[in-house]
Amino acid sequence: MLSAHARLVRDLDAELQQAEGITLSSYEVLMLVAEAPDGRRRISDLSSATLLSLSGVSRLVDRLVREDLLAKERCDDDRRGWFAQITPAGRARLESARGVHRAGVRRRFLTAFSAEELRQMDGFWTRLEQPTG
Amino acid sequence: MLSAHARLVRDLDAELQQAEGITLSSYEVLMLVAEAPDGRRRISDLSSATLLSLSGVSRLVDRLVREDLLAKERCDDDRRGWFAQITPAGRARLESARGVHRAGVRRRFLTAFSAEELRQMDGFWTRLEQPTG
DNA sequence: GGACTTTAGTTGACGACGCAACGATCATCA
DNA sequence: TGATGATCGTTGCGTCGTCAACTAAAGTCC
Repeated sequence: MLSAHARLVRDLDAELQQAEGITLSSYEVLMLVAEAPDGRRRISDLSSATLLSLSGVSRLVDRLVREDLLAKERCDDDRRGWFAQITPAGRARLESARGVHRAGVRRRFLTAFSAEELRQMDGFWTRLEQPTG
Repeated sequence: MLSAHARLVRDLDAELQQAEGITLSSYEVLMLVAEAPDGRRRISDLSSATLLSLSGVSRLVDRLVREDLLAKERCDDDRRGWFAQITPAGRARLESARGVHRAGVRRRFLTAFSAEELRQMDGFWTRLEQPTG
């Protein structure tokens, strides 16, 4: 039951890791940054947009900076803050990772389920997200 | 989409951790051991029954032994092997953890979805489990 | 302006896990 | 029987993540 999803996530992650050398977390952060205006986003903002803690994002961004996929820029109007800024290398990596990821998702879902079923699953997931106290 | 499940697992895990001091992995292993004949199961067997590597299970079992929830027994007919054996304390902990876990699952699923929807979800999960190459 | 609280991000200590290498045991087969 | 190869479990090392403690910078209220 729950393990199906654990397996799914693990497999998608392994696939990305193998093909592109980045984890699902890295992929998610890169995507969030790339999609943001000016291709940059605050660290704390990334933390609330993901399931990672602030310190987790901090370290993850540092790793991505070390790989030259992101850069850090001081925030002008809030000198405590930092932007994570996508680099050209980051965009390139994201682009090819996106291909791998989408192929994986497509293979697992689009070929196995009908459009109607996918709509249903999506609805279930959305309802699951509502907190229940 | 995927994050709904990540959040779900994380929350269930946190709930168990908070209430019973054991993780979802520990819970799963305790359950597998408790359900097995004679309340014991081989380490490698646990590894194939879960998503954990053999080394992961080895360490996890060691932790549970340290907490007196499991015991290790040499295997008679295969002297490389070990059984993880559930202890009375292990059964007790499992019993109360089961309550917490089931309440969590019930709250998130049974109250939010109809029986028919639960049947559908179960079908989706089962189909997701089929490897797709 | 100055005290107090809140927020952003970093860092140290730690836990959980995987991989690779290892010793020990078992299985196979000449 | 003895060599060869697979399997069981452990362990060293690296990675990724959390929590708690910390610094620096805002924000708030007198």
